[in-house]
Amino acid sequence: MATIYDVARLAGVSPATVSRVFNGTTVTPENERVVRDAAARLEFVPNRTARTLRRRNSDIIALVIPDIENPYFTALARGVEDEARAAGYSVVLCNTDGDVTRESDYLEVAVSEHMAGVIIAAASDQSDLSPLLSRQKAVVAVDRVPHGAAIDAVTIDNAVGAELATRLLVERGYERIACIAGPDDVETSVARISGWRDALSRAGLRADHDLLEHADYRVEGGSAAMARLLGRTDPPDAVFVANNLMSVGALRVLRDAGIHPPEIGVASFGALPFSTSAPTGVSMVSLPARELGASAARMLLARIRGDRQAPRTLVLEATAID
Amino acid sequence: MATIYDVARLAGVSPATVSRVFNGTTVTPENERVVRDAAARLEFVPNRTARTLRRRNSDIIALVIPDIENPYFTALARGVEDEARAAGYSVVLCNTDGDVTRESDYLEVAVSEHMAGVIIAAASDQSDLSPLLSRQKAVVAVDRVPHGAAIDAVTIDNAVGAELATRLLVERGYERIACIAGPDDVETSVARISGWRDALSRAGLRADHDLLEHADYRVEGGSAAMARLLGRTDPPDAVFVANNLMSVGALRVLRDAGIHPPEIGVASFGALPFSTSAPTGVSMVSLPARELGASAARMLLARIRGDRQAPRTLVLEATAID
DNA sequence: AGCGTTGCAGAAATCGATTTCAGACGCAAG
DNA sequence: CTTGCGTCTGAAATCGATTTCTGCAACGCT
Repeated sequence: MATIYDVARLAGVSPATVSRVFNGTTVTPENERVVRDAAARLEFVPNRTARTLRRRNSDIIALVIPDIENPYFTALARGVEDEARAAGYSVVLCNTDGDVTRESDYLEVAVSEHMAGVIIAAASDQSDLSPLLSRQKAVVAVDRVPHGAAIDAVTIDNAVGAELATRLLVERGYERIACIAGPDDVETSVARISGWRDALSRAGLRADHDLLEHADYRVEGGSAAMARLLGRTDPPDAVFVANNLMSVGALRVLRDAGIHPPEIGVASFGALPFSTSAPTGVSMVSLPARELGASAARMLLARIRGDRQAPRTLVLEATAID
Repeated sequence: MATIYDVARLAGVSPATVSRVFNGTTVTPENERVVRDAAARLEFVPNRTARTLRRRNSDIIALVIPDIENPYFTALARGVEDEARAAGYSVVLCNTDGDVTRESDYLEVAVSEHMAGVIIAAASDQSDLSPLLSRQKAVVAVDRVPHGAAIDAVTIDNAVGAELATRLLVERGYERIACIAGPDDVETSVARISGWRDALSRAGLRADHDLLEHADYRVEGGSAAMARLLGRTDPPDAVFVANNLMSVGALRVLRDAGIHPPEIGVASFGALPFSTSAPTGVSMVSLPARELGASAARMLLARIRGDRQAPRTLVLEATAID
């Protein structure tokens, strides 16, 4: 692999001049030509490792997400990518699988590779961002903000969205509306539960203790929770499911049990991914995943460019799909 | 950020000794203790950039895929991750969006960051892997092999899988079986078309010219192609759709047209993602995406460890789902 | 006692770029 | 003709780790 020294020798100039050519500093047109010719002839590609070591920062942004198989996060990733690439940064995705250990491994990589910044959808409330913060790395939390972290964030109004979804069920006349929620150590899950509670109490309905099921934001978790609800002596007549994948699981269980949607009410927080058959009777609130990613990327880029404002939080709204 | 020199000074040893402690070379127990104490007190994290520069390789593997929103690729990514992480490597995902320019940007990053290796599902047949090959970087192609590349590969037997899927339709008695294929500059697409042709000719059926539609392996492409087929004066009575996302699109168009599956035969190459309602009459062949990724990772790891065999290709089979 | 191992530690070179600093040169003004 | 300023260049220091090479000390063996 050709280095800047090889190019310099072939071009008959010093390595400094070669560096300057590739960094836009002033160089004689003649020298510029000679250097570019030499570089082309040697198929020279600058060594980013050396550059990063010297400059103490790279032009790579890490996007850390908890579940790469969730279309919500992949849509979010597209949003991040579009903005970041337009600004000349490369984005690499790191999948933590909801595991705090994996997550901190990736954060350490981001720090020790001197990446330009990190956008993170935290694995849990307990996620520890201190390795980033103590080194003043640019960070933006997206979708979820770890407990007590004073950083830029872009989130969804979970309580309002959940209330909206639940209200859709109320309006259709359902009265015993259950909730399949996420893990209880995840901030978003707590907010969605309270949205569900609010909708019920405003409608004068009871949020019975046994109407709440916790699961893991995954398909299988949704299935299991739905099965438990159906197994109750007094099953619900409708269910608010707090994320898209669990809705898929719940609907599968209902299908297998021969119960089809208008018969039981189903509302999903987040649109069903890749749905092909009209899920009649399934209400949905749709989340601006891509916009979430794009906004986060814009905030991060501002920080990278030196923005020193106090941390801001941007809250986007979920919207009902009819 | 503390460096090895800071640690050395605090511990009263030379930087070389500190380095040795973190690299398992022999050091006095006493020195080891002193160094670890100092490192802990300073929250020392080794600078990977410097290490990579010196060692000329890192322990990061790049996985380059064309469409992060396709569940097939995300499942594949999980397979790669599981194997790679077990071997102590970190995996970063790069999404090319099927764009050869983006792809080569990412390949250049992989090279100039001295990553340990690259697993790539090429954006097209024309993808140029020479930046990797000319620098002897470990590479494994997965799902698709760019034209003429003599490298390790893990693929699916596309022709056999397509034939299998089409045969499922033949067995159900359909006779005018159309094909919604992928882009014609993608190797996998060509093979799937020929599988479709084979199945038809073995069944004594005609593969009429106007039964073949090309699309882009995306949901919208599938919709458009299905719409075109329905618009024909002599529409097909069944359709073989050459990838999962296009199947979703095709099924949506059918649903909107009020035509439900057993009425028209539908076979999908690749299981429908997140399907919730029994797609009655939809035949599917399922692809071992995760296994594909895992195998690719194993081959790559072998190369990274110095395996010098001639390039091998591993072909996995698609299986019918009933 | 003398000699060859062996084990460990430190000095210094190295990886490949960027950047500071100082010098060379050209040109205009005095 | 000299001074002064601005532009461009190259030498050398630098980023932070790894690794080679050398030296020293301890130990075993004949």
